[in-house]
Order: sequence, then structure tokens, then C-alpha cells
Amino acid sequence: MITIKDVARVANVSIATVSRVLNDYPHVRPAVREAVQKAIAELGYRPNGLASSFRTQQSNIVGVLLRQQRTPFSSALAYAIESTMFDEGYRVLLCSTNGDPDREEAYLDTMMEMRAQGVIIRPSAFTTRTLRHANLLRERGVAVTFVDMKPRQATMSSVVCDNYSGGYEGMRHLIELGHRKIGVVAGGVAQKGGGSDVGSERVRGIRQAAQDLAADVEIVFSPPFTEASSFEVGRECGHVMITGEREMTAIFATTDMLATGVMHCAHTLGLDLPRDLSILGYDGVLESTVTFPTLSTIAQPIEEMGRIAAMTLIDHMRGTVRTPRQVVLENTLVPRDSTRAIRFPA
Amino acid sequence: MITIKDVARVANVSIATVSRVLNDYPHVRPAVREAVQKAIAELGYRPNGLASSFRTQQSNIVGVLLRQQRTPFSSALAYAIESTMFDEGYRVLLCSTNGDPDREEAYLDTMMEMRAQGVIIRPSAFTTRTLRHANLLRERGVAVTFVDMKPRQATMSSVVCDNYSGGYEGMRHLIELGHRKIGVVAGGVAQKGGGSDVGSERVRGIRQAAQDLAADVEIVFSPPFTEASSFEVGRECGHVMITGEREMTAIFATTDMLATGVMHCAHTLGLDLPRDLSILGYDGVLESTVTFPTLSTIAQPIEEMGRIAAMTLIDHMRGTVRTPRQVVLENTLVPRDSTRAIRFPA
DNA sequence: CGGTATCTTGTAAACGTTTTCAAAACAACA
DNA sequence: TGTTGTTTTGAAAACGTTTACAAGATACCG
Repeated sequence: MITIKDVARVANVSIATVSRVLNDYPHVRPAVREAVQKAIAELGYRPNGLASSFRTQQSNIVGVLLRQQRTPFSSALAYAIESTMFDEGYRVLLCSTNGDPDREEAYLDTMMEMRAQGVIIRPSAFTTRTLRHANLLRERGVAVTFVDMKPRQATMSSVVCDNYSGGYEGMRHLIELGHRKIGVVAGGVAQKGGGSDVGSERVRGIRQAAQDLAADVEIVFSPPFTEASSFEVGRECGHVMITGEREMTAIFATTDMLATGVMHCAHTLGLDLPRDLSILGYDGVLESTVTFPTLSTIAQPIEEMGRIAAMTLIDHMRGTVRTPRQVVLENTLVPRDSTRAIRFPA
Repeated sequence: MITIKDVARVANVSIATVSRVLNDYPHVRPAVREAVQKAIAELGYRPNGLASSFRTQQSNIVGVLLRQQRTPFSSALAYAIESTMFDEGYRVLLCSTNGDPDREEAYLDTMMEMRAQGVIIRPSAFTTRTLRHANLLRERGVAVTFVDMKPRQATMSSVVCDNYSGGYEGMRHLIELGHRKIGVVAGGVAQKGGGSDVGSERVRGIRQAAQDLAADVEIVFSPPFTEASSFEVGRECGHVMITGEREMTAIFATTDMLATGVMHCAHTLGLDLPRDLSILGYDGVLESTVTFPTLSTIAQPIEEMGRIAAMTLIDHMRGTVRTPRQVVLENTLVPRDSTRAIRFPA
């Protein structure tokens, strides 16, 4: 393997000078610089990243811990983060915890051992364990930023969406369309821990909107569901809701995948959408555009979330910003074809 | 920062002994081992991964280069690889090239600098540039495995699916159902380079099947399409095909996303699926199950592909296997509700 | 008990950089 | 020319491990 010494020998300078050329330091005579560069090219020398990371005690690696990786939301987020990091000169180590705390721990260990500069975490839940690890990282000088979930104590940065107002706006949309009997299929509410979880925030917004906006609105929650894929759950819940005694005119699912399931079920039951039933989703992922009819949804700015999380982490890593930063992004209604005004009593 | 020296001092042994304990070497008296472990725990010592990677000249990092990251196929693949690698003690650096050769190059550079042990590549195309880089990596002792695409010269390992026979089997399915006028919406055929590309392989299978299986079958190819998202393309092509003069009874789209677009279009035009038109997709990703009706498709064993690619790379990295290995997996027909026997002339 | 084989431990030298420090070279000025 | 200040360079010391080597224990055997 060709090292800096070989380059130095060929260029007839000391290794210090080669190092200076490599790192674009000033105080190198142009002639010498050229000679060194020539030697580098000639020998096909590549600096040993391991050695320099070791010497400087920092890898330009950041970890990204996601609880899943296969969902469209996660992969869009991962892509946005990775892409931003790349542009800023960092490389990302991607970690799917799959909700397994042991895996999460193993990965955070790796992060510390590799002297990662920073970590972005989308936790499964804010268990004390997760928080303890996050704190440990911080103690060791690793910058931490949370995404899509905010710890209760604002000691670390986070970038989240305002799921409360998203739920609220979704309801406003349905109510403005004249719907008064609205089914809610809520997913991901189960998660507990010291943080505001996405699902229950949405539900909170939904409840509040129902209370604020129309005296006569009635919301019916889906029964608690068995663990299955979101799509299946949507199908089941949709079935219960549609075939039940209450005649709902709209269903608000707190996830696009859930909504897709509901829609599928409605089709199976022969409903004409959106005439017979309006369906509203939440997330704004790919899936929401491919259904028939196209799904109205509360879209999350996933790309933006990823980008901002990345930039926030970078600010911390570079030391530009020391105080934690709490970013809240807005979700916006994207009306498509799956929601429409209620038919007034025939 | 606490180093091995501190541990040695506290445990009253030499750093060599501590190192031996850390790496589970034999020839350490149990009592000493315990003392060291106690010291480690007491001090909260974490080995400096940078230092040991440097010393041993190998990081336990593997790179995974994907051309995209947001598609369901890619993210499923990435997950399978990452997950397998994790279990085997490797960590993955994920890289979305986004089809940009500069990015690809930059990443491969990083891989070399970081002394990654191996790289899995799903290339955009087998340009000479990609191949040159792959070869460069190999020269530097980095193991390389291709996935989903096979270079023409079998000098490196690859794991791919038999897209030819997948196309063939898809056609067999449609033909067996009685379809004789079959539209084909083919995507991804454009990719050129020194490798067999997925899209054209599928088309090849389709053509061959048409020729082999029924004398009277007629296949109609979609017009070349403008660059847009697969879904949009599917919609456009579907529109042209369905409203055109030829009365097709089935459409075979070479991608689930394309198929989804076709289906959407069919719905819009008021067709009753699958009565009026059978639609067959290819990939077997998430999307294929959420459509209405559920999409029949040629499913790729994505997880398996990822797992096998990972294991193949691991074999190379460990030196267990030195000769390149070409793995070809079968795609299997998953009949669902979007394809059915043709109605015989009314 | 002496000799030999085996187990256990420590010393010290790597690994390839970056960086400090001081010296050398050069420029500017009196 | 001598003095001072600046720029350019090199020698050498880190950084925290792993590991080759040798030496010190200990066990075993005749």
C-alpha cells in the first residue's frame, strides 16, 4: 500500500509537506505543491482515511437511526438526510433498529466506537433506555438530533411536524365539506414514553377540531386493532366501520397506508368513492397518489424534515450552534379525489 | 477520554493484557480477566474503534451503493442487506447515487479511503466508468458484489433475478387465461452498458413466450415514453393502449408502479377490473397489494436477493470464497385479483 | 530436582497520519 | 552587511490500538 512516505520520497520532500499539500494548507511553495501533486498522481496514492480519522479523532461519519426502513416515509426521510449529508461532506451509516432496543443499543455503541460526529434518531419510542443512550452520546461529544419525535425535555434538538394541527386541519377539511359523522382509524397511538408521539398528537388535534368546529359533529374511533401491517389494519377497521350501524360519510385515517386499507375495503364492499364515502389520509407518501381515487391527505414535508434535521445536526457538529433547537414544521392539506362534499339527504 | 492505558493502570496489568481481554484471546488467567473487566466497567471505558480499525487496517464497514433509495424495491433491498450485515457484525454505509456518476465516484472514493472491506453495488448502468471503479476497488482489496444487475464479464460476483423467465412466465399466465391481445408497457429498457439490464431481459422473455406459446397471440408495445415517474408513465401508456383501436384484453407492465398507473387509468376510463381488462405487474413490492383489485404480479425475492448478496460479499471479505459467484434467483408469479380468464366473445 | 513444554504476561514496535516546534531560507530594511 | 520579520520546510512526537517477541511463571515428566 502506498503511503505518504512514498509520496514524500518521490517528491523529495518531507511527509509534513505532503500532508500540508493534502490538506490545502498555506505556506507551501507553488513549485513544491506541484511536485507533490505530481508524485501523488504518479503513484496513485490515496490517503488512508483510517489513519487520518484516527489521528484527528474524528470520522466524518454520522449515524442515522431509523426504526424502520421499508416504509415510504422512512426511506424518503433517509434519502433526504443522506443526500444533504453527502453534500456537506459527511457520510451516513444507516441503521434500522426495527424497533429492537438491543439493536438500537448495538448501533449507538458502534457510533461511539467509531467516533461518529453526530447521530440523527427517529426513535421507536422515548423509553428511558433510548434517552439514556442519547445522553451518553452527548456526554461523549456526539451531537444528537431527533427527528419526527420530540423528547419531552428540550435538552436536545429535534425536528418534528405539528401533528396536532395536522389532525385539526384534516377535520376542518372534512367538516367544511359537510361531513358530520366521521370515522377515525388511528394508528401508532400505542407508543408510550417520555415524548409526544405522532399518533396521539394527531388524534388530539382531531378531537379538538371536532369540539371547536361543529357542535353536531360525531367522531367514531376504530376499535383497537391487532398488530398487523397498516394496510391490513385499515382494511379490518374500515370493514367494521363501514358495515357497522353508524352511517359514516367520511373516514379519517391517521396514516396513508391505513387509508389505503380502508379504501380497499370500501371498494370490496362495492362503495362508489368518493360519492358514498370520503377518505382522508395522513403522510403524503407515494402511495397516496396511486390509489383510485387519488387520496386526499395531510402531507408531511418529509424531504424538508430530513434536510432540516441534517442541517441542524451539522450546525451542532461544527459547533456553530450550541443550544438545542426545536423545529416544528407544518403539515398541509392536499385535497385530491378521495374527499368530496357530502350528498345532502336524498 | 479513557484509553486502554487507564484500564491497564487501574487493573494493574499491561496494555497488552487489556487488549487480549478485549479481543477474547486465550491465555489470560481468569482472575486477571475479571480484574480487567472490572476496571473497564468502573472507568466506563470504550475501545477507540478508530484506533483499532487503523491498527488492523480494516473497518468493519461495507458500502452499499444504490441508484435510488426511495423506491420500495430499493428500500426493501437496502433493508435486507443492512439487516444481514448487522447480524454478521458489519455496518453499512448507505449511498444513493441517484444515477449521478460523480456521486458514485465520490462514494467509491470514500469506500477506499475508509478501507471498507466490501461494497455491494446496484449500478445505474454498466458504464465503463462504473466498471473501472469496481475494478479499482478490487485491486485495492475491496470485495465487490453486484446486485440486480450482472456485468457481462463474470469477473465479479453478482446476484440477480432471472428477468427473462419472469417475463416468460408472466406471458404464460396471461396466455393460459386466454388472452391473445396483450399490451406491454415496458420500463427501464433504455439503460445501456456492458450488462444485461433488467427491463430488456423482461421484454425478451415476453417476446419469446409470445412466440413459443400461442401462434395467435399478439403483443403490442407501449409507445416510448417521456421521462416521468413510473406511475405517470403507466397512466399515459395505459391511456394510449386502452383508448387505442386495438382492443386489448390484458396489459403486462414490467413494473408494479407502471401497472399501478395503468390500473389507475383504467379506473378513470370507467373500466370494470378485472372483467374488462387484466393487468399484470412485475416486482411484488408493497404497492402491488394495496391496489384495487389487488395486483397480480411477478414477484422478485427482494429480501432473499439482499440476503444472498450480503452473504456472498461476506464470503469474499472473509476469504472463504475467492472465485466470483453468479447467483440467479427465480421470480415467481403471484396471481391476485387483477388478472382473470378472458370473457369469451359475448 | 533438573529439564522441558506450556501458559501467562509485559515490553516495545509498529500502523499512517497530523501537528508542534524549531530551524532554515528568504525578504525587507537600515 | 547585519538585523529583523516572514515564509517555507523538516524532524519528531504524538494518537490508541494490536501484535511479535521474549521472558517469567507454572506444570509436568523422568
